[in-house]
Amino acid sequence: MSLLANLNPEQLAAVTLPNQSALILAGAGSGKTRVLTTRIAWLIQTGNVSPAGVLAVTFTNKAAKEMLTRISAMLPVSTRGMWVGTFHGLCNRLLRAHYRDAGLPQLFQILDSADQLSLVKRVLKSMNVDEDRFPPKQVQHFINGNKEEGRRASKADAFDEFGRRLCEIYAAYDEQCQREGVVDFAELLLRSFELLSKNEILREHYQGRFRHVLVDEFQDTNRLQYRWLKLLTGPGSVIFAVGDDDQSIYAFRGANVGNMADFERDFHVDNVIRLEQNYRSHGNILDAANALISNNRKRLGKNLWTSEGHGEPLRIYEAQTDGYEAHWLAEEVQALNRDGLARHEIGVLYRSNAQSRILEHALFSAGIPYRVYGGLRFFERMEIKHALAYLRLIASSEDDSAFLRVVNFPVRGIGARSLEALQDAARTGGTSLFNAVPKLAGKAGNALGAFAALIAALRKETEGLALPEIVEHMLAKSGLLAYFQAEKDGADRLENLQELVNAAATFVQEQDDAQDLASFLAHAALEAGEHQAGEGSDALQLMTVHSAKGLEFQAVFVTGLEEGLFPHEQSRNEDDGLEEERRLMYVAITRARARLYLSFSQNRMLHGQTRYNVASRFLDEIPVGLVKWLTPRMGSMPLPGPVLASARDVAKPAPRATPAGWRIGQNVVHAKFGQGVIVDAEGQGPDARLQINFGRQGMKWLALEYAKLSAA
DNA sequence: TGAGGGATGGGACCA
DNA sequence: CCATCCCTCA
Repeated sequence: MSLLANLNPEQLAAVTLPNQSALILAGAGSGKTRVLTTRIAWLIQTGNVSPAGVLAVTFTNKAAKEMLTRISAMLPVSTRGMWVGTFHGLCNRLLRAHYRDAGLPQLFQILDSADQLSLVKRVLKSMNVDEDRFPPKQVQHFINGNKEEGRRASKADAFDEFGRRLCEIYAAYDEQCQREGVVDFAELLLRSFELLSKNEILREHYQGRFRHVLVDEFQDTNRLQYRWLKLLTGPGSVIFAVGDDDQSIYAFRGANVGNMADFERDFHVDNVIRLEQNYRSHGNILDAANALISNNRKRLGKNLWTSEGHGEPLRIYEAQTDGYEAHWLAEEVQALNRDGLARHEIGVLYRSNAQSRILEHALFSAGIPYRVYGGLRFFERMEIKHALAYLRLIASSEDDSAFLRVVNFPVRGIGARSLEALQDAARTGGTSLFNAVPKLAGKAGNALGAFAALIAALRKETEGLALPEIVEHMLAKSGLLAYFQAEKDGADRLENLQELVNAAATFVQEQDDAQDLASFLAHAALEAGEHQAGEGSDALQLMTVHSAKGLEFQAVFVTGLEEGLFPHEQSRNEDDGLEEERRLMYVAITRARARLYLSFSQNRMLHGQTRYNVASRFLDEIPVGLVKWLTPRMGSMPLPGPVLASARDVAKPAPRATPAGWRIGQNVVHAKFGQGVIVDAEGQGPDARLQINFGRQGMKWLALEYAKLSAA
């Protein structure tokens, strides 16, 4: 059968597994997506299951889309009826179909995290809560954290006064959501979980329907998602979970690797299949990754290998400053280009977004086109958010969030006082802001009345229009277009608004069922769109290690490999923080096909001051036989020659008085703490003390008189 | 209401 | 250093 051609024995075993729940430990580059999609195609082709009996769930829209594309390429039958999507997308589908049973209005709106935060702020204000004691971000985190553990406000932990207050806020927030008919991301999950657990008929219906549940990136699931999956899987159904515990890098957002072990137990998985043959990277790169990750204690265990050759050694570069590092990188990229490697085949990775600035500076100076991942996505842009708010108001009068966003944008002379009066009226009347407008009289009432009339007119005028026309009409009548036309730098925003009309047109074309406004709004919330246009151009790819997960490049630069940066400073205080950082490094290394550069810098400008760092421990964890130093090994750099143009690089950190024989930035060795860098100094003579960054041992103040220090 | 000053804080991500 | 927020003042 052609479907199974060219699968290796483990892949074949996974794809053709008999009807039983299974855990597939799929290493980086081991053909995970291929196994997942071929499994589905095989099940259908062999008559094991009909398309309607398949539920496949991923975390990102990109992954879901890719799965669908691959499946349809393999199968002649239509993929309609198959449920393939993200957790949130599928929950949305479930809740739209059973909105009444779920206790939601038919046209419920979805809040993204920015919407959610502003709703939290509004609730805090209405409860007269001190925002210094209860920072909105923290409250939001509390609410989401509890929802992801399946806990409602009445069940959330409240050990003290503070916790009880948080629970009250949580409860008030949920009430307000219910009043407005809005649902946040965590709520999508929790609400559909509750729907299925309370409603036996529905549960049994879906359990009977989905015979095969397949999960991608299983190591990233949180507790609630795991329980959701269990709930959907009936006695006659099985779960095919694919994941890699070594690539679990999202504990900070609630991912629970422990789900893999729980899954083995709960579903009586007796044969874990390991996909360890790697089709991406050269041997040296895999050996480095294997050696690094073997330093983690909590692992299910796995070793990547390739049938291809060792390839080149990994290249390590030590720079004096972040500026030199960036400059070296730019030159190296140009050299690779000259050797025929396209820019989009090169990935530049860093631990935190702040690092991109200096890299961009150097690339810009060198005239190298680049593309930075991350940042604002299409549906998150201010002008788009405003446009969507108008659409939301057209769809629903209950949506206070949308109301507040645009009631005075473009400005209509509706200030804080009028809104306060309106909010009072709404509260006493138990209605939404929009519906409270008629209760207000006087000057404020007039301005607000005009706004309400505008919305009412928009509703009437757009009735029966096609989606793109609704959007177009709203843009013109709301005053948004005029506003940005008058704006000096409004050209980009106007372009985006036009793009919104196109997005609506595309949406209508792609959907074969729901084409109404509500489903378009749900689409906008669930799929925020691309970060940046310019897909086609040949540009260097800059991104954080996190966003590089799942991607691969011919050549990869991992930059800023310094203690305190990667591994990150904060990871020391976290449970298992260091192991997660190491997995992150593992992800970074395994992105490279042929060439891998690892670079670090002795000095780095961070938060406005120069920091002196030692090389990341992760460099030590890579066997020396696999690497080649492009600079003299560790710390013995000659003083900088005439190198770089950037003013920031030329400016040396302010010299500080140091005890004779020592200087800031000097590498030293201590008998107990090992290698370190002098960061600061105080006192002279017998009182002299030095502050030294010993990397993994931490930052220490040592009295020169007692400490046994020697120059490195 | 919006421009501009001053304080503040700063990890990573997707839906 | 730089972005963001909040507050003040014209």
